[in-house]
Amino acid sequence: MESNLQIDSLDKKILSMITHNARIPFLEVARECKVSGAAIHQRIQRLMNMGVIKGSEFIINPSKIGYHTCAFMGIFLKKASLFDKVVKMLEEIPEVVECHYTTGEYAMFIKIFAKSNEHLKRILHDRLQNIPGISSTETIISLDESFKRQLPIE
Amino acid sequence: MESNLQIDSLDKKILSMITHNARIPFLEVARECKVSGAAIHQRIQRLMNMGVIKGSEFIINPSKIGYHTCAFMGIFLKKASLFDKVVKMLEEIPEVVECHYTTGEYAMFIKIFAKSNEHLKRILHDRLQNIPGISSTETIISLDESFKRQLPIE
DNA sequence: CGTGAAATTTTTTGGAT
DNA sequence: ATCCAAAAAATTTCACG
Repeated sequence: MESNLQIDSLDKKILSMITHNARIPFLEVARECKVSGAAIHQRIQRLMNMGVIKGSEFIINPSKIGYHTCAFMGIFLKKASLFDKVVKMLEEIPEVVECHYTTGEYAMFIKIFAKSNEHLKRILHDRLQNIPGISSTETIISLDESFKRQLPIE
Repeated sequence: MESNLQIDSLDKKILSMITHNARIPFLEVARECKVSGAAIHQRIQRLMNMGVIKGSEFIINPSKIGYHTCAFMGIFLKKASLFDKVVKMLEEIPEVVECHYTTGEYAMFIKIFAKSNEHLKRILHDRLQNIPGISSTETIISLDESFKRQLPIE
């Protein structure tokens, strides 16, 4: 998971282009990088095989599809060893979009979308607090996502 | 930002396909949905114009490009009115990938990647704590991202 | 690894229902 | 809004340097 060395500056240029627009034609990337389309094709294949690229996605505006509430939630566990089981339960809640094992304030930390504050309350009360192993939670509601972007390539 | 009504079930099917693979040929989406490629093309164009789709991206494995530390940070502000200025300063730090205006424990909440814990410490000490307006921060380090996924379409 | 070329497939546009 | 069809462009593969 740590190797970084087999990525050269052409790879970085490719990555920085395709991370900002997954639909950009590889031929356009090729022209910009002054190599053939086949070279780009081949390198992207290699980056996928190496696990550098995990996939691609269209980015949706959550509120446009009815998700008006975004929250982060810190979770306290009864026992740290319950982590794996709790992850499995959280995975069954589709509104939970991100789940981390953390150190600091909380044992776990999740990001969650809900249709409304009322819906969030229901998810919290009906689903999260019924998961055995969770002792308590703290909710941080996002009133506004100021920005969200890709991590810098190099 | 709130309208949801002009999205029908075909749009949802399209969205759920392209959010999981941004490079899927629209013709393949068309075949799966049993409509013409032109219809998919046109609907995706419409979804972009409506702002439902904000863009697309390749997903990178952070550790494969040298980012071994992921953290969340809660920020306390000296005055809530300083929010806009602080956002501008945070935007200048490329390692900060997400920034929220929050209610709950903190006034602001960010997600941040760093090459190492040492690098995170440097960002925190040299950059974040020099931003006027920030009174203090609390760091939550992610030891493991258990999962990360798209929000459910419908 | 890179290239160029060939075959296949997709994207994109315009006119018709 | 959808379709069909045609033109343009991109993807994919492969033999070769």
